[in-house]
Amino acid sequence: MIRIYNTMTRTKEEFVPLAAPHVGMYVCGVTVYDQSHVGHARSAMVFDVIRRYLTFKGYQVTFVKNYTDVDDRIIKRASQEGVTAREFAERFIAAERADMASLGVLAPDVDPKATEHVPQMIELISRLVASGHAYPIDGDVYFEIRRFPSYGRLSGKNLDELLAGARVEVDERKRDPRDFALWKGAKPGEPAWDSPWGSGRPGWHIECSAMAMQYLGESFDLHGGGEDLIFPHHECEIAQAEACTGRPFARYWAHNGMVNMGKDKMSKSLGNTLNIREVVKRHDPDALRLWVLGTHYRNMIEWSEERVEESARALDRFARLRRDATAVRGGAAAASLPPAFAEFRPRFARAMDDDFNTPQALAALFDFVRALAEARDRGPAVIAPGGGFVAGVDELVQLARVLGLFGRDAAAEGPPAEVERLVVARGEARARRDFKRSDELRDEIARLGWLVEDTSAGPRLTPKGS
RNA sequence: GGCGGCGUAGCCAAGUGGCUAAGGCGGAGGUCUGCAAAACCUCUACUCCGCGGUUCGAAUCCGCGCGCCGCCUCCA
Repeated sequence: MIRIYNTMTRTKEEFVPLAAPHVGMYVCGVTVYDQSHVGHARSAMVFDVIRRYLTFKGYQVTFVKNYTDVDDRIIKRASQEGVTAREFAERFIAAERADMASLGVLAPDVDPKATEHVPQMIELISRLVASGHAYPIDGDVYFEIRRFPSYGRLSGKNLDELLAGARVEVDERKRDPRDFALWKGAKPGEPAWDSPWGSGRPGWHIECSAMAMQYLGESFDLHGGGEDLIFPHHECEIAQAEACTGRPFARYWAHNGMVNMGKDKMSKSLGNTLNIREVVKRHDPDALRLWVLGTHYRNMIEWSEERVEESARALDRFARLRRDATAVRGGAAAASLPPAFAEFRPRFARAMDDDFNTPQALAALFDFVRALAEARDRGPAVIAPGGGFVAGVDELVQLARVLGLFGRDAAAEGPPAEVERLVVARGEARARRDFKRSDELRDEIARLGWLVEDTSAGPRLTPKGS
């Protein structure tokens, strides 16, 4: 049984899908007007892991993550560059896809764009106007929050306090300052679509209600996003959708914590972002992922180059095991998992079942690593092809993959012939105890990117940086 | 001002009423090695921001205080 912390109720609840084994999952993607940063990376990895774990548990997950590709900033920046909003947005959609792939984040089943769902949004808005939840003024359409009594429930806000929030510019035409735009009348030169209220474009929140319902139905299981989206974005999504259908929208709401730069949240508006593209140049994506998963997804995490490097070191212990397993794998039929290694899968699952407690799941994996290394050092019987060691490593890797680790196949390609030649030469030097020559050769091999280590079974070659 | 969250070893971070307070990184010692590297073994919080309280029993619940963060505006 999986328990998920539901932002709506502020408690951990048993996860019961509407129509098991199917699970409909929607996560708010990015507004594509800039490069994706580490904060986006965290959110993406967190929900990637949730999706993978649900799949691991046997659910058939339909995972939808949108692109919001029409928005004030997109329009503004596109016009500054003299390109169309569409061209501008497409560029960053492509960049985002590349970033996600580089992080080992699985592609969504559907990744709809707002601009391709305007008719659905217009349909929604029309129904809201018809039912009296929304009202048009001068080509704009606003949602009237007083007509939706539970507005504020998700974010725990009460409407009176919201009114005091004078940081919002008051638009005199609105019936209530807290009402939000569903549709914005077109200004000259802006992308626009025809609608019953004249030419215009959708407001910020409506696209997610429309696309979620389009692909997952009026009610679906899990809705995710960064905790900074709880208000107003998700609050508004709920209002629009539920006012329209009269049915509950998402059943569970999951929100990831922010990434901070020093004490401040990393955000585009503060200008303290670190782009994924930059980070991936310096760090192994798996190290980044291990760093992210080392903290529970709902807690804040502070960016730290050093901590990512630490994660990379921890990863070496997995990598060594995998290479050792590859080395002894042989053609023998895989042995079944020895009882000594059987405890880790249940431990892993127990941790993940409890609101996706990845730090605890990782602790189980590291204990597994220790148990495997110990067995390996204990002797040939375990390591022999068909012995339990290989089966254990396979099990470990399987579990790690549920966290999205080791997605790339690291079945190391052999070293180049030149390196092989040097290793042989070094072995000869060592045999005649010419250690000076031997060390020179090791340095030479290192310059070619390989690490030689002497073991009882002979020299072991490892590509550097893997 | 309102709402929400956090404060656990040198650093990071689980645990949220009761066996010896996970795990990672770092550090110390040991085994192995020509030297290394890697790996393995042992050790590294009598204590969980402070002060009160509830309880047979609290890091875990309650109150107050201190420090920090997020949301209330675009934001993952």
